[in-house]
Amino acid sequence: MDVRQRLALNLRRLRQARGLGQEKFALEHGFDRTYISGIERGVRNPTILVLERLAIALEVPVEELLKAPPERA
Amino acid sequence: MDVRQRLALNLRRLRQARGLGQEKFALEHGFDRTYISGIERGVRNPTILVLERLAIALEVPVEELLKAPPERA
DNA sequence: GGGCTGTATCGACCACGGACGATGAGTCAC
DNA sequence: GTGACTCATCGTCCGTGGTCGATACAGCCC
Repeated sequence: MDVRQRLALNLRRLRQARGLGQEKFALEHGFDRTYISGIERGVRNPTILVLERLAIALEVPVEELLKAPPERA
Repeated sequence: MDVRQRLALNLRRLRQARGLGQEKFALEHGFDRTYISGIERGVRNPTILVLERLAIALEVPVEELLKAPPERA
């Protein structure tokens, strides 16, 4: 599984765990909704500065976003 | 310290630990020498796919590149 | 039915990521 | 001195990252 897939799953999991939809999450943290959608589909290739902004938004360390996500079907 | 600085220090440390110069490292792993130089100076903002390629080149997990580097003066 | 929320997906735009060449400075050994 | 090696830095170029608007399609509730 490549980095984008891991980021996709982690972002979706952590965002949903905070009870936020893509649009609300994007709006609150200064991203574009279509961009968040693209990341969660694994089709986007964000830079590490975006990665850091995501980590701050989710209040997790940056590494957390890149780890192999917990086994979930 | 922002992500780029942490990446810069980790890349330089790990690359040197492998006894490689910037140019040799770049050449062997399909990067441009000036690009590696830019990353190690913290002025570049690579994408996560590049991050993954760097991790593979250095044979470390991706998270390793983003961690706060060991205290070194 | 019509309204909402959440997501996916498209086209277009501009700024920047990433590759390349050339130059220069520093340290070595000769 | 000249050479070899390592690194920093510049300018240029193309592709894509990142933003925006619009559309579409579910599910749910009125």
